[in-house]
Amino acid sequence: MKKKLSIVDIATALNVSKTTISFILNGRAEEKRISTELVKTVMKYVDEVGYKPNSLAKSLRTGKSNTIGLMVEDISNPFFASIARLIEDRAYKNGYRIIYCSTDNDTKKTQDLIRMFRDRHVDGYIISPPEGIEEDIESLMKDGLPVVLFDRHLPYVDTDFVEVNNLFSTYNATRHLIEQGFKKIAFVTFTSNQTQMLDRLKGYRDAIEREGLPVTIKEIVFNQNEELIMNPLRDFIVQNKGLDAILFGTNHMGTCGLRIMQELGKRTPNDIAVISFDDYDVFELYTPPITAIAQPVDEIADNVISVLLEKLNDRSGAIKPRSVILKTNLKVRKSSIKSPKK
Amino acid sequence: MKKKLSIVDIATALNVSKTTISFILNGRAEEKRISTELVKTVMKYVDEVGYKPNSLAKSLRTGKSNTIGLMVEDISNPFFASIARLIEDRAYKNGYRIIYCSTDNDTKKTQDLIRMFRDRHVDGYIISPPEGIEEDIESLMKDGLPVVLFDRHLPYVDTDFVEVNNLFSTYNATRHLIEQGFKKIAFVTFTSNQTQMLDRLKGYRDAIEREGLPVTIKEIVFNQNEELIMNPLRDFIVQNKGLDAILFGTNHMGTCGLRIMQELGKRTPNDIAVISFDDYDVFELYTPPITAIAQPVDEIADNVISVLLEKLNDRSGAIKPRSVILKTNLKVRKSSIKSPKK
DNA sequence: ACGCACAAATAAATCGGTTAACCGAATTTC
DNA sequence: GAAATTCGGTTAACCGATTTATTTGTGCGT
Repeated sequence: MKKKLSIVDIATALNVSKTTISFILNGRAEEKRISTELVKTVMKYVDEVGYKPNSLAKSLRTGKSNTIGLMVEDISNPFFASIARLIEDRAYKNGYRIIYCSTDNDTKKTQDLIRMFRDRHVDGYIISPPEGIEEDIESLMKDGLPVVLFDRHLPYVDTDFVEVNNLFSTYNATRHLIEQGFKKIAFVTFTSNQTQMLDRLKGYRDAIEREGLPVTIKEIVFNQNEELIMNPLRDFIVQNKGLDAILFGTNHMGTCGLRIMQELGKRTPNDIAVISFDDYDVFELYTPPITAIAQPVDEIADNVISVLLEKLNDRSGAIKPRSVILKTNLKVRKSSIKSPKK
Repeated sequence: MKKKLSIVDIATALNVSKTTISFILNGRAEEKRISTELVKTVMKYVDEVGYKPNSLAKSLRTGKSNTIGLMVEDISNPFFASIARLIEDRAYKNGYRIIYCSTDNDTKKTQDLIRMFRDRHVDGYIISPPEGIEEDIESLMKDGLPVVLFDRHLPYVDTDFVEVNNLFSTYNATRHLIEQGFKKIAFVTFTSNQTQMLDRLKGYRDAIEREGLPVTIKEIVFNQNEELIMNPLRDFIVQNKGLDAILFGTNHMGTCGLRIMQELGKRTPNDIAVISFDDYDVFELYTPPITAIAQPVDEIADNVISVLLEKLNDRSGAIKPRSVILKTNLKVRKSSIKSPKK
């Protein structure tokens, strides 16, 4: 087990002070008027022996860690997974590493994780925040740490965030269903007070009320155990005889919905039309393909990372928080198109 | 921005040496015979002011970081995402944090990431290794760092790994197709020399040859751009007229396959029967549902983390590397069941 | 020959912890 | 009664970097 070289090893080997080595390695040679000759010698040697500064020591001294903490709701959800992936890529290209974790929308766990991130001196935070985390976020901001929220925001915390126009998205999707001639349209979602979910709910409600149609909402408490989602959902569908169409509030909900429909032998769109928030493979490949409200994951990731980088590069902290609201794309597929025969 | 407290602040506030504080905080009070009284005072104060030791400084001194580096092929792939999620959970419960990243099966990127992990002094490595990474892994091991590979292994590197019985899995799946009466069965996969892919290929080939049926293999070079996967795949399916059934080597390949089938209007199983490696939502919800070789993700994650923890807790490094080979579960669904009418 | 500016490099402090070595008085051990 | 041990801690070195302050040597003008 060869031990790692330290800056002192380099210094003694070259018979130079470690200060000099440090200056050279940090590109401050000119500023510090170190002779070109010496710079060359040092660089050559460092390269030869493959010396890499110990980043822990570096971080300890400088207070920077070149690490970004990424907290998503659930990394195994394809929506979050793909965003995480894109953010990772962009961060990596900019010299930052990612430490990630899933919050499970659990306030306590999230607080715990924030503490751990602080502990690790991460330079910036990217979070899809659960409810009840306001104070913790504010505390981060008060300490001058850059925070970017995404997918949702905290209405009473003035920080940067990136999300989509949820209100219009479900409004628009609901209008689409109405225009297709569906009459009894339900909105099925998870019980949540998160901004994105409230907006999605409101968008649906507004569209329905505008036409004087019956508002039909089913809220299901989130649970890791999928049975506890499927059961109430099944009951709901079975009991609502006149149901025409369902708009699902998230991809997870939509997937469960499809499972139930299949189980009950209900066909879409003839028995019940379906639209789900978030697009992904399942919806595209389903028979018939499922209409979905596609979020621009690339754009979301791009915006999140560029807002964060901007804040990281601005030492003053004087930039005002920005809200980026992106557009979704309603991918109309067969599942929401009324067949003529009815 | 209140500055963080350091151990010195605590020490001076209580008029005690910082060493004492350190001993108490590390549970070595008894061993170091520190009076219960003082311990109480210190603990109370620490709790009151919410002091948290700087883990960077701690790591710098001790060489431990309580962090595990997790490198998966692609975190946006549901198979890897769910394993990552489970590993994260288990690690978290054992006091470890995860730094993760995607290798993209890119040797250079992976080397880079390993370097970064080393830099960060991660305590252990969990890797689904790309090809050509043997030396880097060996170098880690030589330096006494615990490494656990999963999903595949490196035949000439003697380290712990966790994977499934790939050979038998495709053999078994192919047998299933044969028993159903399919005659011209193709195996479609990514070009790769990774052990799991070679085994999957061999399992197929052995089953086919045993029956004297025609071996039909299509290898496609992996590419981020899905068009470059779809195109050769489409050509292959169009050109092989007599094709009865296809066994896809990975979930990604399988998904692309379904897309093509849909595009070409081919129905499964009547036109072409289908089985894919890896199970997930898409296969379960597809019409008709797709037979899949389900990997036991929970078990994989469990084994990976417990093997790693064991190595982390054993200072001697004397434990011999272990190979854990888990069983898959062939979930037989309609897509591979010969309809009687033919 | 004196003082000064500047080039080139270094010593020492620092970040926030851990830990081996030690200290002086009181108490045991043999 | 001398040596060893216990008690309740403290001192100071160290981990591997960065950074501030300081030193040394040289050329130059007068």
